[in-house]
Amino acid sequence: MKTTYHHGELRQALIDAARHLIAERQGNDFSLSDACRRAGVSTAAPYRHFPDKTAIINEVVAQGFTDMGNQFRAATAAFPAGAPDRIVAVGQVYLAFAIQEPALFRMMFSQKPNLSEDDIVTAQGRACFGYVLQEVIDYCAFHRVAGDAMMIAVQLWTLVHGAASLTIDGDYAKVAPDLSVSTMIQEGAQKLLFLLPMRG
Amino acid sequence: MKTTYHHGELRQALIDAARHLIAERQGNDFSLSDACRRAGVSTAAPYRHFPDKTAIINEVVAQGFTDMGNQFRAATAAFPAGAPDRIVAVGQVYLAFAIQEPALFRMMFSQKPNLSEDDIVTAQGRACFGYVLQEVIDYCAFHRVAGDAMMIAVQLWTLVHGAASLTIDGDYAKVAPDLSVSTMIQEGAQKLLFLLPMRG
DNA sequence: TTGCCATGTTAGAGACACTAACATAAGTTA
DNA sequence: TAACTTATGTTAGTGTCTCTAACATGGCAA
Repeated sequence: MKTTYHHGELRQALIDAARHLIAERQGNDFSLSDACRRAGVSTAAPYRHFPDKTAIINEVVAQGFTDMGNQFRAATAAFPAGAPDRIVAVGQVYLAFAIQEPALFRMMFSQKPNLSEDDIVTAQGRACFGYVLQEVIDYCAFHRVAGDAMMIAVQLWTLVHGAASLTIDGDYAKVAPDLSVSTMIQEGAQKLLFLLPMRG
Repeated sequence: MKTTYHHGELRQALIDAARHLIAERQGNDFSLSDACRRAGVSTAAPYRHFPDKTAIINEVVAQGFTDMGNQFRAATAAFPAGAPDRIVAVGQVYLAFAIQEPALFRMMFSQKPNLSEDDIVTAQGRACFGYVLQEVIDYCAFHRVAGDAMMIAVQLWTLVHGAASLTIDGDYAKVAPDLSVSTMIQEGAQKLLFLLPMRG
């Protein structure tokens, strides 16, 4: 129904187009004009719905965090509270998300200064980490693991985030092309969770 | 000597200006026009020395890897081969480098597709990781640590890289503002190196 | 029906990367 | 020294981008 003067769903259409273009153009910044072409409107139309391009990116990023959180929930649902499989599942989702939508993943974390001021984005990001933290707290409680759960959660997040970044940016490929990233994470996480004894 | 028609040192002057602007403008892409203004030449002048803007970025990134490698060497020089302090020092340099020049750090690892095809950049990056790997190999040999040195090296790199990224992008600040990043890394690295016994 | 206002449009400003054509300076050779 | 060549600068201009201003359209309410 493009015959009408008014689009009707332009706001969401632009967000969708932006997300599509972000995925398509990888790291290279997408162009708002392209999104307009995709949505079939003029390049001035977005400014009736968003103050500027950054606001659209914020929407896409916030939606990304929502999706990631939902995937966390879906992936952990099968396991009982406190099970180590839940933590593994969260890590796998994190990595898979980065691989599937690398450019979006980068935008979600590698924020420009202006982006970080968006309250919704911040809240969504916090919620995601809160989910990880709760899993680790549960795990530590059930298994009487020594150490600060918060500290362990941050370490796991850091390891998985580093792995996701280095994977999608092709840095492992340059330096250790035969590396199995998921094995590396798995083994590293076990050590961070005190699951491997000191063997040295 | 700006009175002459020919600049004389324009190539290096542009690289320096680019590095300065990358640092100044943080994540936001710097403008080649700005670099020209800084160097006191017209916007067409760079194209006598570089095919395009990406080529200048490549030079800056390669120089960044060289600097990082030199800092590795300087920071480890005080400790004997195989000492754990050497590994700690490398990690500290990595993190400090990211904090000091966050935008450059991002460009060094978070490469655009075209960037990764530059042979010099790839070689410099490989050399940097090679340095880390050698330290871990030495350490494992001296301390008879169980496990694949390559795997441990990758895990340490991943942890420190994740910490550097999450620090400079302000993600820790949003979620765990009181976190001491260096303590977190230190403790995590000990676990990855089998230096902490299983306590659970 | 009439008027309002949300949401489109076209036209254009100002910035950017990059190109084409021209200008100058600095060697190089006769 | 004079003339030719080449390296390295210039100005002018193209096409693209974000965003703004002024105008157009059409749905909705009084």
